[in-house]
Amino acid sequence: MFVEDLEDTRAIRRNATRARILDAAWDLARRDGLAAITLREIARRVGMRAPSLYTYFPSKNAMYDAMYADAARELAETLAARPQAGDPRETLRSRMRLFTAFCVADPVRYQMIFERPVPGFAPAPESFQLTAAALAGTRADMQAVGVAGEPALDMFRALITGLVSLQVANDPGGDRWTRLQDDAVDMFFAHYAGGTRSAVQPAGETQGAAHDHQQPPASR
Amino acid sequence: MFVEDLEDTRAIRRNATRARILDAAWDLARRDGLAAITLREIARRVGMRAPSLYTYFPSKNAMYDAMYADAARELAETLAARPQAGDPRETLRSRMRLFTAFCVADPVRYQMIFERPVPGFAPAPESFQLTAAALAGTRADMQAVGVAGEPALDMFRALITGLVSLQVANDPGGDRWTRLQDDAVDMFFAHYAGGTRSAVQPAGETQGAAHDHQQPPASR
DNA sequence: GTCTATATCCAGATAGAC
DNA sequence: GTCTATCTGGATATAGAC
Repeated sequence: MFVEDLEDTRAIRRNATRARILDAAWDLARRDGLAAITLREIARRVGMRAPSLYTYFPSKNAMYDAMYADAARELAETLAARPQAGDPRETLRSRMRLFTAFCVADPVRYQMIFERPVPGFAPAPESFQLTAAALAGTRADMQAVGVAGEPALDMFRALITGLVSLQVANDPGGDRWTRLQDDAVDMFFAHYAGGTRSAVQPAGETQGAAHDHQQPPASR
Repeated sequence: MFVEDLEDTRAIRRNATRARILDAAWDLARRDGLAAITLREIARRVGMRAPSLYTYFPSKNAMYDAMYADAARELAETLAARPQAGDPRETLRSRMRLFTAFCVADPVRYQMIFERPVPGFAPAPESFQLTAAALAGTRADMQAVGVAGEPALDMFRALITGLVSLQVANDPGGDRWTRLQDDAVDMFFAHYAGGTRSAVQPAGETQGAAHDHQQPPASR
């Protein structure tokens, strides 16, 4: 028992230190970009020397993996908090708002999940699963609204991606694009759900996930 | 006269070598990513040693600048070739098709113009002007269609950006998103031009370029 | 667990011979 | 203009003392 307690304590301390290291890495990444962080600077910020980091992470890529997992977990938690509105359309809207807010709140975190900001680094498949789950949620919301078909989902993703992407790139900290999101959904509904709240088949294609060949790295 | 001829010849040869170096740099960037190219490898590909490159470019960043100028010039030329269709809507459509085709044809070139793929590098303002001109063309087309207001233009940009961005990231070489572009324009017109071809004021805002604070680096 | 010292490697850039 | 040789600095990672 005592031995186990000691081991638990040790594990807790160890995880706390890991978290401190990751926090420092995120800070540095927000300042210099994800690809530019160095072990020396991270170590300096937590009061260590670079080699000591290898006690907590076997490699720099392992640290990137942990950062990716951080980001993916936060995304999943954010979208899980979505309020289940009575109206399916409002549910979809609230999911979208949570998503855009999540993205613009931390552009570097956004890059980590949806771009490939570190040459030579690709997230582990396990971490990647978390991100795919978010897309599944959107698909479910979409079906609840009565919009079916992969093309419609792809179009919706493109709309949101474009808004976020331009927002982050051209007006960081502002809302020039994010404030268009409600209008974007109206536009989308008008085209893909016939404007009313009835369930209407979309323009182009059959239902179901025909060929969602989303790529493990760099997807959205 | 003879002296001038000699100088011309020399300048021509020099520019030809510069072009060879840039070609090698692009090839390498397409293989390894823009941030990962090295002077040594570029030199090797043109049959030189790394220091010799400094005869043609004063620094690595100067080479990136030349690459950016390449890409921006190609974009400008591509959009200049736009056929002036009789119908303004078709004109806008053809501009959009040229643009998306340009982007997916060379994702690395696309990154160079619209993202910030090299930490610490920002294009010179002169080169950046070329890119801004493309946006001005879209704005003109849009007014010709009868859609006014910056929000409408921002929405249109978001649509195109999203389609291209997802296409490049998730289905490179395919057309899963680019094939949605005509449908995207239909959806856009229906919402912002009243569905008909009449000139209608948009939903949100007043006309004119109120605050197009596009940032020199990393804009679209 | 953390340190110093170091191995190994590679980068961009410069000096100066030819 | 091109080369060799080198400078300067940075990186990730390992060995071994404490």
